[in-house]
Amino acid sequence: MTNRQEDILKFIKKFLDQNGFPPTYREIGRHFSISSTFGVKRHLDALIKKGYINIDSNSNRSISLTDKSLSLFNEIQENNSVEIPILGRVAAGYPVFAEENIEGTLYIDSSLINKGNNYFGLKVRGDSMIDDGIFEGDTVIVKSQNDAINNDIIIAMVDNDTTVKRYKKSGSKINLIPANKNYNNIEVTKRDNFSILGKVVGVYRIYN
Amino acid sequence: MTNRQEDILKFIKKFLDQNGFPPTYREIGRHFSISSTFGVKRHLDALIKKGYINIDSNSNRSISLTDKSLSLFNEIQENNSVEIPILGRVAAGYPVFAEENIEGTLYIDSSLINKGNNYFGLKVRGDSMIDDGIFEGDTVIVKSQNDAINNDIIIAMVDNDTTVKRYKKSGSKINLIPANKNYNNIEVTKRDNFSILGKVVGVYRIYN
DNA sequence: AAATATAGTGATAAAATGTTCACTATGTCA
DNA sequence: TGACATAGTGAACATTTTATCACTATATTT
Repeated sequence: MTNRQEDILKFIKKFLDQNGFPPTYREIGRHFSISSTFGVKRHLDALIKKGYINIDSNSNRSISLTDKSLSLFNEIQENNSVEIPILGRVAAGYPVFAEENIEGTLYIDSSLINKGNNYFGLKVRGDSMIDDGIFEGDTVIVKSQNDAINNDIIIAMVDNDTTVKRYKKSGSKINLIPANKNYNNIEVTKRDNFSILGKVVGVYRIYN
Repeated sequence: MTNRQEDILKFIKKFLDQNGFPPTYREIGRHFSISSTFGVKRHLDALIKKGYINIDSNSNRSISLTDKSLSLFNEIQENNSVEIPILGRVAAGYPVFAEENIEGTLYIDSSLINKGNNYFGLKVRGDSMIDDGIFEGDTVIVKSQNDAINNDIIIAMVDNDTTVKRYKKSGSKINLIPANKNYNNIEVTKRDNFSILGKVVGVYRIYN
């Protein structure tokens, strides 16, 4: 994305926040002193091509921001807190942030997040991580990512169910290690129904 | 607001959620089988008059929802996060919220707090509560209060130092009970240098 | 030096959208 | 019953908006 394109994307975001509907080509052009709608159009075409916006063709005033573009802005609020979705049951093969998965929202301190990444909250089921101080009912704050390094606490999707474990890879063997002596390691080397949803970056517990 | 008007308002809301931009008169009409845009227009005029929507005149596709209308859908999110101070070393005999004690601030979800009470965060030192999942370095979120009931996790001030423990009173004996077998109960019955600063209502942990 | 991507003008065409008209119909309220 | 608000049709029209053209200009890359 070029600087110009980024500026235009930011303007669209701001316009949307302020008005509740997207700007027209002319409104964009006016703001940037681009007299021809064609000049604007080409920027928008570039933004579409790069996946930052969608435009409903044979319609007008129909620019919408994609997830990619929203994560770019990450919705940081002036007050240093950030809204993240709390996910419920996540099904395999489904986009994690699909609306059906979202059970609520949580405001967390923005010190917890790095701009440009997606975060979500997940309620912990089971007691397999109690020795690491992650209890049933706690909400873990997860940075969305598909890989991990040794010793990360991750959210893994195994057999169409999510689980919190510590990640350990040696050679081609991947182990998911619980923090509770009553549980066994899960070895996932030969399974293909395994994926990483994210890395736990925080824990949030509310008493009664 | 008539039923018809309410239906139309709901449709606009849904359309906005799904598309990121508002519908045109014709799109509304199509959905409700109103063939004339004038029929639609009069509903919208009524909704404007009653304060549920705004329409930017000499523009198009510019319906936006007002606060009144958003609150109807229960989507008002004024500020669902609250700023609380993080306290450092708290000295006995000093007001807890004295500026000297404040080390920083933390934004937490407002679901955690009851209006009308004071809350603060406190960084945990030591591992006396690990069996309850409160680890060194965690930040406990504390509701400021001077009393407690059995089994509450409290912040107690003993001998001019703060400590996190579980509260247990039987008869006139007050015990501060750690959640770690390597530590002993603290009995405070006959001490006068003991006070309760608050009750732990939440825990917040950030990994590295 | 030539090719390519980005950025823009000015004009015109085409499509989408909003505005207004006269007219009909139905239920509610006083 | 008469007044009034709500709800709708169908058409004509004006405005807003997007689409596309040929053409210019400036960097960057090959």
